[in-house]
Amino acid sequence: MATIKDVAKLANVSVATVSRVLNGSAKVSKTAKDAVLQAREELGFVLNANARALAHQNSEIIGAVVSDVSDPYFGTMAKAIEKTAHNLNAKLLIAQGFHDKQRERQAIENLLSYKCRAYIVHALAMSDHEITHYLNLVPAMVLINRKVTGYEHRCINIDNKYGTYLATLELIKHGHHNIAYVGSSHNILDAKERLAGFNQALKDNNIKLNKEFVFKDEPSLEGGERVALKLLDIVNKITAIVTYNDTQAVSIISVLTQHGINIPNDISIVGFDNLYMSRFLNPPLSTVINPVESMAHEALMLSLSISKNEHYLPSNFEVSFVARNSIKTLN
Amino acid sequence: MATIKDVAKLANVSVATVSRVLNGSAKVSKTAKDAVLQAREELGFVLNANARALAHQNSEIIGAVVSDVSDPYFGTMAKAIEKTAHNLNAKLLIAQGFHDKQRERQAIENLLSYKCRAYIVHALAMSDHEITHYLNLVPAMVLINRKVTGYEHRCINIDNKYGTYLATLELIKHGHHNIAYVGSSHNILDAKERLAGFNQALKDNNIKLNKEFVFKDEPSLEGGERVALKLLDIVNKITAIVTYNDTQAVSIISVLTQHGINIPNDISIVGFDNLYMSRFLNPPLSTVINPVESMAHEALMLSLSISKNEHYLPSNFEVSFVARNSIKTLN
DNA sequence: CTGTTAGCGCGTTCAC
DNA sequence: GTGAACGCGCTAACAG
Repeated sequence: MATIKDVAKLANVSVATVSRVLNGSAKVSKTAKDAVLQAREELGFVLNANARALAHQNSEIIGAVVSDVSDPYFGTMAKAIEKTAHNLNAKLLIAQGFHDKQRERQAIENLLSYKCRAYIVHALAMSDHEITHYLNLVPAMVLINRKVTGYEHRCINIDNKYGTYLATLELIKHGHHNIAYVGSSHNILDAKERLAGFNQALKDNNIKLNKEFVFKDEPSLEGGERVALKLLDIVNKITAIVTYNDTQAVSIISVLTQHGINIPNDISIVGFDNLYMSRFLNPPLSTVINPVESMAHEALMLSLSISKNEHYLPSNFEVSFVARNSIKTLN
Repeated sequence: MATIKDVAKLANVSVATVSRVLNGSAKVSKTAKDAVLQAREELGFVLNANARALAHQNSEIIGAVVSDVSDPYFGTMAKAIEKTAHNLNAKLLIAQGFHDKQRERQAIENLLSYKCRAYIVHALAMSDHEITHYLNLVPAMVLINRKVTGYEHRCINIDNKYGTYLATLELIKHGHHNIAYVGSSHNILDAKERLAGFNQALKDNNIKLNKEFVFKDEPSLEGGERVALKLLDIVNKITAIVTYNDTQAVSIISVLTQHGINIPNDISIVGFDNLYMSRFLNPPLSTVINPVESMAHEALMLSLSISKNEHYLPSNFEVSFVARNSIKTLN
């Protein structure tokens, strides 16, 4: 690989001049400029970002840890982060935590080694204790979908409880009383909050919670599949299902349908997240809109502002409900 | 941020010793080692990857350009690349091309500035001329889903034609003769090959191609949605649809179903890619299995081997057909 | 086993 | 307007 020296030599100028024209950091004579540009072209030269970061003492990398990029939710998040990063001329370094303590730690350490300009971290498996350690170490680190006491201003969250509350309420409004809840088996805040929203909605409407109707499994297609198989046993006792997320809903719909149960005629269902494809499901899924993109954007802006010692106040993330076609009105 | 000097000072050793223990690159006395580890802990120190790369003259970054990480196909690809990278102790730097000439170029240049260890590039909008330029410049660059004459050994592809051939054949075997084809509007090799596979299957079975039955639009949910609306006009003349990819199939199924058309009873449909969720669609989608994961893996291995001047022969990527429930047998 | 030192590629003074 | 030289944080000889 060619270096700045090679360019300088070929252009018959000093490295300083090359640096100046390539960065536009100072006036350079047209002759010199043209020579440099010509040489650069000839060598296919690109400035070494590592060396630049070292000399310049600032990185253009945005580090993000997500659970799994192939998960539509995180894919969308990653895309949103990259979008904002791109506008800031920054690049996206991705690490995956796979909801595993070790992997999450490793992911964070990897990013740290790149001395990123900002850190957006979605890590739910780690202990509060450990994450606090990193939070203290790295001012530019912002958490997404997690709340750590004492660091609330560096945590970006939505109102999960309210989201599921809305979804459950919608079902109740449509006349449903025997509602099953499919939660996440991950022992994380989101899971508790969403379940709480479900319970609250029942309570506010004087519906007794039937513990037999509450399930939990991975918030994945497979998780939904497993739960659906269990759901089959109580399918005659319920008229609706509230799920932890759209992904679970997808496979639950699939399995139930395969077993001759019609959605929404036999069983209504609501999701959470409003994934990109949810409106194209069969039936189109009624769900809670999770503003991932704006969360990702705000998380990055927050992180950046912290580095600059600014006080950035992330906007509020409103969750809302979108009615589509997976709920039947009971008389 | 603490540097290696700070650690050295705190541990009362030289920077060389710190480097040695942190890299395990040479024997160090237990006393020194413990002191270093202790100091590192205290400072929360992490080696600067940029500086390491500079000194070491080799990066641990794998650069990948994909169209859009939020697209399930590319999400899966990214995950697969990261998996292999992780096993090699490397990190994944992602750039998105969004199927745009400019963005693709920019994506590649960005990655180049990081002097990555390997480059996996999915860029279909760029001209052959331009991509060749980069191919010449960067030996470690490998193309995915693209074939450039003279660089075949650096291109990782599947047999697209055969894939769609298989899918179409399956339909024909089930008695379908009036089959629509929904292609990609991108002017790329994949699109041509898949269409060719469709045509070939018809030809081999003495079915005349009805040009009225051939459509093209973006290989996205929206693209499928638009085409589906047009499909409505000829829905009485056809019994089956071959799509460019599963994503299109998803929205086509959705729109047709919303219009009272039953899949597969009224219209059969086959996809391409076998996305993670395709088996959970309603109905479960019969489709062509696209071995993205192994392609991604092999692409990375190939790139790495080229850098080492080795001759790596990527394994063959077999496409195959998976029958699920979106095809009806005609009598 | 350990410390000193010379680069790695680049940005940036500071003289000229 | 330009070049020489130092330093960014780290690794890898080279001495000791």
